[in-house]
Amino acid sequence: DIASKLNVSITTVSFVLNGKGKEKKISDEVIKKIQDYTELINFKPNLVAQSLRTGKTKIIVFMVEDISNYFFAKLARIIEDIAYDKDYKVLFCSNENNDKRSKELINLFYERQVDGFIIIPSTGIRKDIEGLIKNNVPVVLFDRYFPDLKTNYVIIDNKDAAKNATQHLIDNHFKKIAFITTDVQQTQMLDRLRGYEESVIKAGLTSNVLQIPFKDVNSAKGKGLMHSFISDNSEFDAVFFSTNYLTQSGLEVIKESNPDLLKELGLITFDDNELFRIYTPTISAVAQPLEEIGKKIMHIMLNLLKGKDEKESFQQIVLKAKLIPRDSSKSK
Amino acid sequence: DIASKLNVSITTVSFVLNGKGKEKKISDEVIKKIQDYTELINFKPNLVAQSLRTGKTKIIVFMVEDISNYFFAKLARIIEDIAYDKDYKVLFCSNENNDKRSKELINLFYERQVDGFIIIPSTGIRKDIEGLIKNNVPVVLFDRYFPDLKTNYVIIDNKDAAKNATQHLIDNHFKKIAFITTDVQQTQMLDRLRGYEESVIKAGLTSNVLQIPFKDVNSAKGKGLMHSFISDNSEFDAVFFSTNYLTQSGLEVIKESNPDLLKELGLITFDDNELFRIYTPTISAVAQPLEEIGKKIMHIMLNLLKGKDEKESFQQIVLKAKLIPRDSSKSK
DNA sequence: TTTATTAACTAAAACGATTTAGTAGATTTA
DNA sequence: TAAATCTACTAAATCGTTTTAGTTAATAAA
Repeated sequence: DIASKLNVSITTVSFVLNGKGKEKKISDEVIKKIQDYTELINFKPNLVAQSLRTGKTKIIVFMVEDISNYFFAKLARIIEDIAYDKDYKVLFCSNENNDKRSKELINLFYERQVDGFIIIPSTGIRKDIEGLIKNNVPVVLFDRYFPDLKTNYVIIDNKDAAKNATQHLIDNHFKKIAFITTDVQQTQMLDRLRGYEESVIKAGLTSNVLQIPFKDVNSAKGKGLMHSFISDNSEFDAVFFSTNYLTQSGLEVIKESNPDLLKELGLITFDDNELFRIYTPTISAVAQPLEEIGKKIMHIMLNLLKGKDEKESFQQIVLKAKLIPRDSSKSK
Repeated sequence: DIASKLNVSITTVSFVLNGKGKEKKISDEVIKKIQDYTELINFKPNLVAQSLRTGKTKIIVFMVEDISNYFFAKLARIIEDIAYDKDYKVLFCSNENNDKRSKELINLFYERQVDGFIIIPSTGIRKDIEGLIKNNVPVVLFDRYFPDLKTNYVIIDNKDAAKNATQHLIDNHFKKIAFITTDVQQTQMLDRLRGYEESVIKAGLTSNVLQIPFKDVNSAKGKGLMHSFISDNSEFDAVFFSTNYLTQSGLEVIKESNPDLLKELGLITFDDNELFRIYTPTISAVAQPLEEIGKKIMHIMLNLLKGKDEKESFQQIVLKAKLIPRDSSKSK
């Protein structure tokens, strides 16, 4: 527009700026003139207008339960770096594992024409995910999925991971192992539970499970439940937490009620945290392969964005988690 | 557009959908007709087009050093919640405290017409911030600022906080207190250093400072520096870490080289972490008032967005941090 | 009865790009 | 020498909204 003050048409300027000068047989002098001038005035195209015309925003949404959770934040960072490298920006948002909020967010970003969605789905948004896919919007789920929905997803083998972790405790001669989890009926949690149970039953031990209602997880009520569970069953010699925020409150509860227990108790948690390495005792954890997860997700996403539309074939990646044994799960 | 298939003009539809029906004297039946139809076909306006026309995107950028850092992630979450409440979305990004990346990000989002910027500035982007302000883009800095630049910012009184924390160690009879920090020449770090020094000198103690080059902070090199600093000066009876990622590696170093030291050493860190509460020993921390910071930032930002343009008056908020004394800083 | 006023709309410009379909003149081919 | 092809451009449509400046018909005022 302003650039057409050098007596060329808007069209010509657009061609040159999009590097189509040669292709469209614009003369070298005109190309040079335009390039020099736009550089001179430090011309920045209006990306909103560009998006309107092209339908592309170069934005990917990354929706998780809570962006301030260590696991999600780390992953966000990995995704962000890969995306920026490919000239995509990432919009992070937290859905609180809440259907209403998830739906709102999806709608909102859909209207805003974002190019793709990376989502940890809450239980009730199957329809919405389906809707996106039907509308040809690239979607990659992770951490959990809908077993009966054809989508791309990246998850870890939760059952296997939980099985191994439990087995590890058993190998270290723990006999009464508790499993503390939430009541959410999602694949990742159910699989972890199943893994624990399989190992425990195989070893001829009893299964001891506490399911904390999701809404109470971070409240006093949740801690209370844990407290009574642990003290009512003081014969436990090991605890396996199914997710990082439970570990958080679990450690707190133990610390408050019986600090010495920490030294004796066998302890493993799902999801690693840098601080576990330097905790006393150092805490054993099932570490999800964050880098790998991030890379896989973005690999799929970038392919979808390129429009390699073999729509029939959805990618469903299952990665292995890695048990990191530290002091907390050693035989005492 | 499609909605004009009910024999009304685009204009009319637009008016109705923007709630200006009454104002523009559109008859009730037409209003009803349009509303019913748009609801029926579940019409979603194209927000990109809307943005193009109005120049507003309803997006705020939140740029920090590293979104996966506990402090930033928590704050991000607070900001996100407030923003969504006011119908703004938040774009998070990490600048790695790197000028080049910061500039790229600012440019990119500026072109994308975001409505406002919340920024932790790296040292060399004074000009860019100034540019934004000149162009009437709402900007709020936080955590640090440029002393000679007229901007809105929200920071904490770092000097005061460091002074109190150091004093707290002194009150607990620690005599040789080390201060471990980075070499970045930014207000927040310099102020913390000054606070430490003031307290130490006032008490007639010596100042012992280790400045780790920013680029080595998370590498083996940084840990090596810390290791030699601590073991070469094994007479230290307390350490004050100037920021959370230093604490991270610092604890690791101590744990690796001399685990028993943890019990004897006085220890305070800048920036709290939920896990410190359940660490052994529980770690004393200078906690920044996250909620308050987030609220202040958004208060300023939302006012700027409303266009209450008293351009002359920049808001410069200094909040107090709170020392949370735990076991690690008790007299031994 | 003519002129203002108002109610109930609408045409068309604008936002800032991309892209299709030309066009005018120069060069090549038949 | 006329027709075909190519070079170097450009006009105008388009994306989906918002908004200004009308228009027409009905009602009120003179």
